[in-house]
Amino acid sequence: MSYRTRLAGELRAADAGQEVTLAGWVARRRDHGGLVFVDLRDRAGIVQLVVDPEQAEAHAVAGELRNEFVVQATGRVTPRSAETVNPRLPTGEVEVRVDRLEVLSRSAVLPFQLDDENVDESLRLHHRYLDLRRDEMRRNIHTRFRLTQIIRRHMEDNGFWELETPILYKSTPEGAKEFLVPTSTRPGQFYALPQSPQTFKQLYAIAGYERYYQIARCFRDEATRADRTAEFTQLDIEMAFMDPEELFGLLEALFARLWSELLDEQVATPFRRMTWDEAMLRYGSDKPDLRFGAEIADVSGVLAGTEFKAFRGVVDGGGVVRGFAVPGALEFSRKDQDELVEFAKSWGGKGVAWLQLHPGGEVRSPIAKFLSEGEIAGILEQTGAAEGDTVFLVADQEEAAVRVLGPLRLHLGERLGLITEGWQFLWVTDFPMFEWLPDEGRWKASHNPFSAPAPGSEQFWVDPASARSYQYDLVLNGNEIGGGSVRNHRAETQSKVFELLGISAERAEENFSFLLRALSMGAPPHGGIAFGLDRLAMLVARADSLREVIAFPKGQGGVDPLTGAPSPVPASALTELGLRVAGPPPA
RNA sequence: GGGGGCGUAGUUCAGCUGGUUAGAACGCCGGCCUGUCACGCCGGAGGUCGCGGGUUCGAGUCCCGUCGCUCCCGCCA
Repeated sequence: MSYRTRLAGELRAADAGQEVTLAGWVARRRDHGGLVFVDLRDRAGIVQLVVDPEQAEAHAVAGELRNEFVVQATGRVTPRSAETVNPRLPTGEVEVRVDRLEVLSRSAVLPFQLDDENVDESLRLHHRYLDLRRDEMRRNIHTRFRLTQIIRRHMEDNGFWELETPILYKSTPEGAKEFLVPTSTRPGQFYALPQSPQTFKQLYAIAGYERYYQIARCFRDEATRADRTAEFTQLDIEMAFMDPEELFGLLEALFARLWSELLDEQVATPFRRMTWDEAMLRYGSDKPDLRFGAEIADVSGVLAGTEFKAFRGVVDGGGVVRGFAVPGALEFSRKDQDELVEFAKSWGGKGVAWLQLHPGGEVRSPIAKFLSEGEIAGILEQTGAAEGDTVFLVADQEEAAVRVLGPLRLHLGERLGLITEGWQFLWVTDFPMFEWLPDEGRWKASHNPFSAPAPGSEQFWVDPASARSYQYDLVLNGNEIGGGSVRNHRAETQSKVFELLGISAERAEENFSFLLRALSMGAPPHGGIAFGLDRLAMLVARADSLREVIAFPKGQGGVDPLTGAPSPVPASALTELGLRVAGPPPA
């Protein structure tokens, strides 16, 4: 005998007259002494139950009901009279006249009200089973389901197989901190949880599983952020005989499909593309937000011979003067300007200069008196400033200038309301292959050590600083939502990368011998990409935190607010693993 | 590892320059109510002001420390 014959939230005018049995939660009870109204909620929505005193037994039960009791009700679907129709409910044209009512489960008084939009997040997470009953969360989690469902269809439509990779991984002390997993089978030895299925997906490609994808759980033992969490999910893709153009096309079609089906919005394809160099020069970021202009221009040339010592000194010292124009900001107070200088300093800059272009062509600026008319005209021209704009300038060594200009551009974009609605997708390509770590005196792979050199950088070891990798990121509205690369498919190339990174032959052998061996036995050209699925879900659900689209998220410090994990374990468990806790126990 | 914000009833918050018995709304409990849908009306209970210390005649309020949550920087091959 099933608990229900219909879903409460599905009932419509056409169902009038039907005898139904419903089961769900009491969303609200309105007791009029005589009539009792109960809003019954199930996964489809809410319908109003009406319990008449003439149904004495049911009426007695109705009087006992409290919020979130689980009940079963039998009755007749009845059209509401014109005055009592509730246009705010999809079921509002009908109600169910109850003649049998049973409590299946009672509920304690709730720690927070489900219709309260503003409850402290840690309390919500502590009682996530309640929080998830809220419409907003149910919508978010359902959106996430639909997202993965569409992804799976699209990937399958394009000949990809959904394949699994191990969760107990080999520890490779590169990159982000890993979660370590001890094992009683081999005390003193450790697995790691995967930061990404990277090596195994390459092995699939090498094995001839030419089109792999996975909705893969990944782990990083790093601090939590609003858009970052210790345990996350990625859409992981790898292809043998991959042509990046084909991959781009496949993904652009996927995003067009997702946006059309989930948001009913059309996305223009193909997406824009930009090299990393251009992104850094024009937007001060490797993930430019293209929802507004304010492109950065280099005005060093204009100022090469300037009398203004602050700029001249920087340019003569090999630095740059760069800036951008934004509409408005003419009315910025002294305090506003000081705040911008502080903002720049917080990003390691020395300061910010500005020129306001007032109506009528008058230029107001604290530095105008140090600049020639020609220099000012040059700055306005290079930054494309128009009447009513303010130009912001930063003078510094190139790297430092970029580090300030990117955040400053975003800050002003938000502050001045320049950011437009819409979805700006962008492929960023040709990343630097290596990055010099001056403190450690070594090269670091700027993306991952498996990325192949870009065409033209095959001899990457000759000048590692200018070598470009065959890497691409997908950026959406200033968020990096995915990244990937063409991989090294020749063992010699891969070995040379390890060598340059200072990964000795022994360590490469120790950590990556399986990959190098695989590459030596008939590895096809291959490559792939991975997308942060949580972040995508967050964007599509228009949520402002990853935790709003993860059913059971971790909090700060990787703590599970619901179960309390991580937690100490009995000494006997440690002994079995050959472990001893040296530091003070975590609580 | 570093910096910022928050912590007062079950919840969300107010609480001024330190000054009687720490308030409101919602929730909860009791009563009344046959057309409500954020039902309404009447009554009631509910507080270690995160915790510890200090200053003061007097601390929710000021100071120091600490814990918890959160945001950001570092970090995120």
